Formats: sequence, C-alpha cells, structure tokens
Amino acid sequence: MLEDRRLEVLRAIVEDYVSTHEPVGSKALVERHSLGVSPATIRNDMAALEEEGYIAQPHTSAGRVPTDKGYRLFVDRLSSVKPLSSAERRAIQTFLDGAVDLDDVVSRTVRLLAQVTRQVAVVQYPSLVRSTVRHVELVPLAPQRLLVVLITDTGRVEQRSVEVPEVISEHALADLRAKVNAVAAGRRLSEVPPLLGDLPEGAAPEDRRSVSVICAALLETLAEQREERVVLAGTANLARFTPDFPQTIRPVLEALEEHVVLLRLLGEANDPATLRVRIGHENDHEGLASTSIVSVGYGAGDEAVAALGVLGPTRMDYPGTMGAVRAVARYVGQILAGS
Amino acid sequence: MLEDRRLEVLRAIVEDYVSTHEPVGSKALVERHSLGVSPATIRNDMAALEEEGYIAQPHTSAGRVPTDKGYRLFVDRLSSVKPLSSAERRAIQTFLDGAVDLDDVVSRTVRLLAQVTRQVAVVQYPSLVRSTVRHVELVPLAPQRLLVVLITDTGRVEQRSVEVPEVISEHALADLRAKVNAVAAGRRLSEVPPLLGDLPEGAAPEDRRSVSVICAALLETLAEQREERVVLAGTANLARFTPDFPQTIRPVLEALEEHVVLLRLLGEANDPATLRVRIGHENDHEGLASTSIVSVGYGAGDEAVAALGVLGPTRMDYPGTMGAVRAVARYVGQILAGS
DNA sequence: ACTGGCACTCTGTCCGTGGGAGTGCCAGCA
DNA sequence: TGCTGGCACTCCCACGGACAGAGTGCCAGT
Repeated sequence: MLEDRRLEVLRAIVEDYVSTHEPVGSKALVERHSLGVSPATIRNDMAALEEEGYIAQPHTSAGRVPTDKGYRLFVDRLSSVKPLSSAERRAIQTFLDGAVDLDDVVSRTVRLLAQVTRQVAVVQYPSLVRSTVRHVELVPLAPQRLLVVLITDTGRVEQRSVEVPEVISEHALADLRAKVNAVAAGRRLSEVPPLLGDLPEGAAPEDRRSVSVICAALLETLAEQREERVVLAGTANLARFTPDFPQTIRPVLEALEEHVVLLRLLGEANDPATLRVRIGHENDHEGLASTSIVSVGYGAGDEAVAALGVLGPTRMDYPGTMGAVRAVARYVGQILAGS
Repeated sequence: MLEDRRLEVLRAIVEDYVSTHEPVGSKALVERHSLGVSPATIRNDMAALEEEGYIAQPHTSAGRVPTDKGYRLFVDRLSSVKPLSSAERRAIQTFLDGAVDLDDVVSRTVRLLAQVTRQVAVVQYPSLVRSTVRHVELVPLAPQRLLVVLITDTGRVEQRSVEVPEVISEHALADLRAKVNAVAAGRRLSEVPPLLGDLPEGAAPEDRRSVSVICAALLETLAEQREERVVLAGTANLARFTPDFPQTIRPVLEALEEHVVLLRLLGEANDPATLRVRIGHENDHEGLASTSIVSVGYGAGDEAVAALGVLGPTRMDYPGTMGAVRAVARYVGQILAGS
C-alpha cells in the first residue's frame, strides 16, 4: 500500500519530467495526477524516494528529477512497452517495402527509426560472422588481376581486388571457382577458413602460388571486421530537445563518431525478442552519461544477425521509444527473411 | 595606395576575427598588425569598408565583423592556399595507403579530412555515371533466382537480386554473361543501356523472358541514383567552436542529413584542379547561412569522378582549409589511380 | 497515517549602475 | 590631401541588490 503509492509517485515524476523537462514539485504532482492525497504526503514519499536514490533535486528547494536508478526502476517495473498505432505500423511497412537491396533496407530503416522516435537512430549492418556464404565469385579484371567477390545469405557483398603472381588460365579459374564454392557455399563464414587450407595443393603446380594468394585474399575478406559497420540518422534531433548548452551535445556527437563504442553498446543486444535499455551511466562512457540507448537485435529468423536502436536523453519517453524500436526491428526482420 | 591599405585592413580584420572569434576594433588592429598608421586612420578605412558592405558591426560601437562579401573578397584576392607541412603530408599518405578497398578509402578519407581541418568533412562516393563497366557477373543463387553484380573501374560493386520467370540453364547463363560483358565491358555506364536492347532477341525462345528480366535488373542498377552517396565525419567539430546556442547548430545538422543538399553543394565541383568555396548565403540554403563549404573534385585522372570537401563556420581559416582539402583530394586521386 | 500550516532556502529575474571598448567627428598638422 | 590626436557619445556587459515564486522540511493536530 505504502510501497505502492511511492512507486506511483515515482512513475508520476518520471512521466511529468519527461513531458515538461522541468523538475517536478509535490504540488504540481497532485494537480496533474489523481493521487488522492495531499502535497505534504507526497513530500514525505519524495523524501523517502530521494533517500533511496531514485530521485534527486538539482538544488535545495527545487523540484525533483529522476536519477538513472529511478529511470531504471521505471523501465523495469513501472511501464510497459507502448505499441504503435496501426497507422504508424502501416507507414513503417510501406516505407520499408520499397527497399531494393540490403544497403537500401539499412538506410531506410535508420532514417525511419530516427523519424518515428525523433531521436538518433543507429543500425548495425548484418554481421558477416553469423551469416553463411551464398557464393564466391572470381572475376578476372586483367591478366594478373582479379576480383574476389563474396556474397552472403543476408545479401551482403564483399569484394577485394587481388594481384596474382602468375597468369592464370580461364579454365583453371573456373576450376578453382567450382572448388571454392563446393567447399564454402552454405557454410557459416567462421567455418570456411580451415577448409580453404588444402586448395592450393589441389591446383596445378604452375597455379599454386596464385591460388594461395587468392585464398589469402578470401580469408582476409572473411575475417575482416569491416562488417562491423553502423549507420546513423537523426543527429539533428540531439539539438531538438536540448535547450541547454552545446557543452552537452558535443561529447555525444563525439561518441557517435566512434563507431566502435556504438557497436559495443548495440552489440550485446543479440536476442530479437528482448529489448535492451541502457540508462545514463550504465553506458560506461563519459560522453553518454546523460543519454539512454534502447536497442534490440534483429534478423531474419529467431537469431539476430545485428542490432539496431536509438539514442536519446535519459529523459526520454521510454514506453514509446521501446515500442517503436521493437516494431521497426520486427519489420526489418520480415523484410530480410522475405528477400 | 589608399585602396591597397583598405584591402590590407580587410585582410587583417578577417584574420583577427578568425583567430579570436570576436569583433575586431581599430585599436587592436594597429597593435596586432604593423599597418604604420594610427587607429583613427583605420577607422576611416573601416567606415569605407562598411559602406561598401565588406564588414559590419554587430552593434553600434562594437568592433567590426566580416560579411559574406568580405570573406568572398578575402578568398578571391587577399589570400593564397596554404600548403600543408611535410609532416602533415606524410601523415595523410600513410593513413590513406592503408586502405584495402573503395569503401575503406572513402571512410578513411572522410575521417582524415575531418581530423585535419577540425571541421565537418563530406566525401561523395565515386559516381557511377562517369565510370566504366569493368565486369558484369550473373550468379545463380537458386533455380529461379540470381544475383546481378556490376563492377566498375572505380572499384565499386553494385548488386541486385532478381527472380526469373523460367529456370535458366547454367550454359545459357554463361552465354548471356559472355554476351553482356562483350557489350558492356569498358563502356561508360551511360552508354550501356541502349546496347542491351537486343540481347533478349538473341536468346533461345525459352529463355527470352528470363533474359528480359535480367536485362531490366541490370538497367535499373545502371540507372540507379544510389550512387549519389555521401559520407560524413567530424560533426562533433560543429560544437567545438560554437560557444553559442544549439539554435545555430541544429539547422546545420539538419542540412547535413539531407544528403541531396550536400550533393548539390558538392556536385558542382567537377574539376580536380579547382577549389570551390561557397560562403554563407551563397549556399542558397537557410540552415547553412552562416557556414562555408570548401570543396574540390577528385578522381584518378584529370576528370573528377566525385567531390569532397569540408563544411564549417564562415569564420573559418580559409587558406588552411583550402590547402588541406586540396591535398587530401590529390592523395585520394593517387590512391584511386593506383589500385 | 495523513494533513494543514509555517518558516526557510534557493533560484531566476529584473533593474540600475559603472566600467570599458569602440566609434564618429573635428580641428590641427605635414 | 591625407593622416593624427583628442574628445564626446553610444552601447554592451558584468556586477550586485532586491524581490517574487516555487518548493521543501518539519511539526503539531486529527
């Protein structure tokens, strides 16, 4: 009973603060929410909440503001994900349906997410690690130069140009292509490298060195961490609800440029069914101490191939943002499965 | 003589304002520059410069600030491009030399440019329009599904998955691949579409419909304007020297997200030898009224395949920025030519 | 356990003042 | 004619005091 009301007060504080962006006081609280008690009572509850670290006051005798811990409790126990309206769902679907290839899917997704949430959207490219090889193509460009093209089942194409030490015949190349594909096609990228080891020995003596070089290039392509790419949109939204200083926006912009950081923050969201919320200091990054990240894995099936999410001030509308992120991830998964 | 000194005063004002970010007064001018005359004389010159619209004062009895027109004159007649130090050149070269493919070149370039100029860097992907077809590859993925891959001489790879109405034999596919390449290889992308028209008729009757579909996909890929892609870096630098409001940073961030706008601004810089400077209102974009853009074309040879540049406050160090932009463009050109 | 009342604290704002920087103008000088 | 020193004027901005308002904590009463 008592506990219940305190939680109710915390919920009210979070909601009010999110919508007004101003510290909320006891009087305003009872006016805007029908709590059925007087401001004085609320004050006692607030004192207790502050004691426990869920809220804080910026200055003595100003209203209260939720702390990271307060938001955490709010997200975990006091709110539920808010589903999108059917109009929003339809808009998302039609927008994503127009995509023509993987790049387009990703680029549309990130812009969409930024627009829907009015925050900064981050989308990770489908990871190569968990995907499988669909096809390897060897394309001669010049007598001693060829292009190694790797196509994955997620629609991703990686290529690398390679110079071979000896001229290699069309026939030998076709042979090699067939062998490589026999070995690699359908397998996960991580499984392929050990299987490539024997190929040079199976080749004619005069081609052996070239085949080694080609295999090396393919290995490199497989191993390359460039797959770990992220795309951003909506950075202008940072300035949207930031009435304050550029002092606060700059570290965030800097963090956004460090894609490694973003990948770390997104990377742990591997389950397409579970939304992940990181609040303020939970991000373990100085510049992001007052921003929160809502992320979720996405993928064609049950397993996530990558993650996406949004980043905004800790004082964000968590239920709405979570709903949007989840919905977009689902639709992207459907699109990927369908193509 | 008189004219000369006035120009000298303008140059001094621009230089001082760029380094201090504060309106500059007559007294400070004579102290920092050896102009050989008294403040009173400078005041007369300043009054004349203001009359002609080269400088302005934010408030009565504050110092003077250059106008867009003033910067324009400064760039056109009062300054020369400042070459980079040899250390900087070496750093650029080694950094760019490490790139493994086109994506990597572009991504390194944009980060490098942002770091060197400490401003926002923009790099346009090498345009498909002006490049030539190196190879077209048709890769079967499933009985009735294949991937059309287009490889250009700039190293770019475009792909598109296509569903064909009839099963197409391996042999027929090889035949088609050979024909397509015979027709397209080595030609500019814009020249290819008319040449593809006859291909379906040359195919066996049972394959005709499929071939049409494949050609259509290829045409789409050729025509696609997705080539018009830009990459950004250094947005955090916007907040660097902006002691003022987010009010001023937000429209810029918004403009940066509209890649179409950026392309228009970059797009006219087609000559790799000519630096282009757009100052303030010359950008014809409300949000960029107080930012300048320094851009230049880059490419493997004499002809530019794309453009790159930086964007910063009108009060930027033009000589230094222009030097950095030109140097980076040259090195990128060399890299592209060499690979 | 809740409430009303009360004194206290702190912020943000308004206003008036003064210092400082910079200007424009003018008379004098080479 | 062009430059200079001097001077009065304007305007910004930083400082400081006063004040209203909001919010709190505490306490006594129900």
